[in-house]
Amino acid sequence: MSGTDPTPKLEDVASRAGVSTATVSRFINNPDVVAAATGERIRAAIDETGYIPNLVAGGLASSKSRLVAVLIPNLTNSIFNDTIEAMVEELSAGGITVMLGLTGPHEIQAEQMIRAAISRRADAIISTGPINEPIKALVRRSRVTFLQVWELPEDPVDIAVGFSHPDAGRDIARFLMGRGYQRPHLVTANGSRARMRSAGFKEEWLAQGGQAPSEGEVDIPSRFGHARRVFAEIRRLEVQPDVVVCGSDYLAQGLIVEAQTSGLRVPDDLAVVGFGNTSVAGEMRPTITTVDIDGRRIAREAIAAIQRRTRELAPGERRIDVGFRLIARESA
Amino acid sequence: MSGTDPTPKLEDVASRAGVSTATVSRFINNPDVVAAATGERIRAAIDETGYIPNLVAGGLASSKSRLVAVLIPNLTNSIFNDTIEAMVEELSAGGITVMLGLTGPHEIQAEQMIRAAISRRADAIISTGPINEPIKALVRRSRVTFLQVWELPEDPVDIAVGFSHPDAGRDIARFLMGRGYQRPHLVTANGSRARMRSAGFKEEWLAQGGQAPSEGEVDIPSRFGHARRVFAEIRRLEVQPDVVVCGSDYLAQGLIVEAQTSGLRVPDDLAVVGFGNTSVAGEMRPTITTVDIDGRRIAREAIAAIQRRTRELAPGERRIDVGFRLIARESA
DNA sequence: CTGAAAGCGCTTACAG
DNA sequence: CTGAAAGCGCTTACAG
Repeated sequence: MSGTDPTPKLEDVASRAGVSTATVSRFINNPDVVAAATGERIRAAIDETGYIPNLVAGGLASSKSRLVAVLIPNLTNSIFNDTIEAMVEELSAGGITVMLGLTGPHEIQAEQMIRAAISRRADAIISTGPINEPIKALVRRSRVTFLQVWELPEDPVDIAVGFSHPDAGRDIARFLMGRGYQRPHLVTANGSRARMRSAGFKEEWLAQGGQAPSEGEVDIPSRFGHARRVFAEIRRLEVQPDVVVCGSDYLAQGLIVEAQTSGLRVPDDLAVVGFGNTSVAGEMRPTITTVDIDGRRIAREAIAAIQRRTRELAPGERRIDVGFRLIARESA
Repeated sequence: MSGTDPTPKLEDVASRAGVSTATVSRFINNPDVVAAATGERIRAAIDETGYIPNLVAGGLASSKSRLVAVLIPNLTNSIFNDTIEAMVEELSAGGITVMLGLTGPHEIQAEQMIRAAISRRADAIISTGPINEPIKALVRRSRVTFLQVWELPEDPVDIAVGFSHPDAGRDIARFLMGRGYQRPHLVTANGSRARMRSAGFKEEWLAQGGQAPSEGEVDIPSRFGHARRVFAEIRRLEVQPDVVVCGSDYLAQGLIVEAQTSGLRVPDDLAVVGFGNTSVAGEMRPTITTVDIDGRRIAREAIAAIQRRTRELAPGERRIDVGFRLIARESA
């Protein structure tokens, strides 16, 4: 191993093992098809040369990239982080490279990121954000496997793995009504999913005979830092709410801090509901009542769907509903 | 544009524009070198065919991947998230694809991720975690540009962009002593950088005539959720500290919540210092005294260093110190 | 179970 | 400013 050796290639391994490059390639990608003794010699040659396969060349030849693009709005304060983390872990464990695209809160960079993924001939694109028409057209034209995750549109561009946001909103409404709350305040982020949840909430709340809730808006994503302004706005309301429904556990946490700082007790003076069941929800004082989304399950279903495509198996459902689960804790 | 067209190739664009593939390639990668009129025809042909370059083929031919691997321990509760977000944004803006590797808290997957990056012939690997000997050897052998970020070892594997953790610890010690605190409690995560900061803190604290601080340990990363146990341990101490020094703003935030829940006032009864100046530090009640690291600057310096390599410019420093800044807020 | 050879879709000296 | 052609490092029918 002299310091100036060029990077070893398949050919170097092959000649060292006394076989053709085809056989080495087979051994690497499909060891069973190679005779055991030959395989041993190849393994030794790989170790001796320190060979690391060139997946760029391999990808070009096989037209399989083993690359999956994951598109997320942002890394900080993101309610998807558990899902993303699970996704990246499971993909990596399967030998798949994850290409990360940050699309910005309103998906500004989404199209550029999708083009980049297509340029690299990604096996699939997993998107956590909403999709507009130009993007749909681009995706369809490229025929890339496209996963919309964390939502469940009527007619997915390709495949969707998620849950019904309106239903989640309705569940929260029923839960709060069941607990006897009467004056909810809805804090809705300016994104389509948050709006769907709020719409579901209101529909159910009114259907159950509740008074119309008061409402506030925040910029997406629903962050801890929004709490000061939101709480100040709530205090100025004519009718003080008895519970605040938030778009994330982070905002809920912030409101708890604000309420307590003002001398209010949570939940007695003001209750708070979060969303996402991020780790902080179970760790805050008081612990936060929230809606749990099984991020690992979303990750697994997404990966299974991708593999059905890659391995040309029978297609599964186009809409995979992983559901959600309301977790009652101390804050409401 | 009939629905069954195969994906257009460079050749399709070339024949449509009446030029060779070489000229189209030049136009795409280096437009200035192509005559304006020819360029116009090529642009039109690209639009008409909906051509998206195949970067896999391009990368193989040019042996430039325009791919950078970013290795981080975890996505949630990560103090690096601002740095990573900045890094991904700036790299993407420069047309570079980011490959994301999750290495786990103790860098368990780091070697596998580095192999994956080398397999894709990444132009550079940016690592936010500590590096062991096998990894050093692997990196050196592959001759990939390797950036260690958020730390500043004496002898970097290749290039380091970060700051001195011992110095940061010393600064915190001086600051707290200046404010008149007398009984600090150090909560150190079981990672090398946290230990360096704590060592720096203790050295300076003792040098300034302080009594030996009490200490606790947490699993890396320093998370919000550690606060309950840490606070309980503090309460059992013979000598109650007057300030707790944490490895992250998240843990500091958790301790504030715990202290307040126990009826202690922060900072009067117990002060708290965080680390990282994540967004929550300025938004918490009370706001958190912490150490700011300029994540964007780290990102910019890292990218500049990569480009010096890629474009074969004169090499810059091997150790780039971006410093840090203690921010005094309400919590200490 | 293995090899010879074509081909994946680009880039880039080289020549003009 | 542009083209013909070799080559990047693999994979994979095809044949044996």
